[in-house]
Amino acid sequence: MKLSEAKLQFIGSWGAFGTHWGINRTMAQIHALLMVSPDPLTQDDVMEELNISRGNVNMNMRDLISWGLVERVILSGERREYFTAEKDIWKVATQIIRERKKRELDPMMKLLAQLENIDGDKKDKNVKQFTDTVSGIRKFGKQADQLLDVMIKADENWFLSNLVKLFK
Amino acid sequence: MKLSEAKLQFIGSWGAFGTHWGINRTMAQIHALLMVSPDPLTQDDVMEELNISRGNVNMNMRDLISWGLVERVILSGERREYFTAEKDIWKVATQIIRERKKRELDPMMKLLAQLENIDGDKKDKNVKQFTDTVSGIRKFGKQADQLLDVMIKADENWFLSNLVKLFK
DNA sequence: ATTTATTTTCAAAATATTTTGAAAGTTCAA
DNA sequence: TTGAACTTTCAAAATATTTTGAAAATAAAT
Repeated sequence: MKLSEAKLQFIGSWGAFGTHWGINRTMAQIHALLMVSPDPLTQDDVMEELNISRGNVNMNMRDLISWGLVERVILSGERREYFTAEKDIWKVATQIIRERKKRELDPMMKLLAQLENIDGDKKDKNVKQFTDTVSGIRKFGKQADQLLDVMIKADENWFLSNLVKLFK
Repeated sequence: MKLSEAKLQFIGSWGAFGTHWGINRTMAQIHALLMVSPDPLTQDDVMEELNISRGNVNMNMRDLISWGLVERVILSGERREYFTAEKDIWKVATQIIRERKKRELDPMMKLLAQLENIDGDKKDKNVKQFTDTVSGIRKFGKQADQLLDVMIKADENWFLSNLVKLFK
């Protein structure tokens, strides 16, 4: 397979993959393109490679930056801004975990904490099922939270070698 | 807080949460409602509680069933079908992992395997960056795959107690 | 067999999200 | 300053997704 063809396939399916993860297609495609590009790209490069408008590139690039997955780069002597993506997939993954934890898990846990104490007869099966469900999710969420914290702080080798030891 | 109010909040935020995970809002809301309902519900019950149409309930319920999160229940002597959700959150989580792995991770890994061998000079930095990125993702994906397999097969206590040992 | 209760389907309508592109904003060199 | 190069914004248009509801299908009761 030729590079150009492989690249297209990679970008396309990374984009499709992204939609399953709450990331929009274009954002994931830009990310994919930057990950396989050895050198930083300009907005115009991205526009041309992906056939999308300037505004679209600009907005999604900004999102990628806010996710900590892409950085602006100033090449000396160049007027234009360049963009580059983190290429170490472990760092990419931990960064995504970090952000999603902050944006989704933490707020959900906070809400659940409030929902655990409700008025009413603890013997009423409706009340009981509700509190059981909420506290079950909270307990699970706390464990997940801890595991994710460890992952975020760990470095890849330490983490994986420990897992292998544990699960073999 | 009253049960009815807490229930509404829970359903609402579980729905919002779902959208971040590639699940549509209504599907997540129906799931939430069934998780906090001690007894099975009919489609009409769900229509009424969530104020959504019959078709909508029917389609999303079918999706939930295909995800293995909801089951049809026949109550003896009753004509109508009832629906009930798995309430053990560990089972819910492993079931979701199982399905997402099958629907998303496995196909992605399959594609990446095909993209790893591309024609062209291995010394070309474009070629090199592409293959490095793809193989990095594959390696990471394989590890994730193994971890998820262990989780799916493990029971909660075994898994969590091992993790605690490992990370404390 | 016919009626009645219930479930399923799916085209059209409603809603939500994404994308465009041109205008406004910014930065920097001359 | 001025103006050219470049970036950002955002309302409107395009697309995609979700929801509705009534008709068709199915299943059970009479």
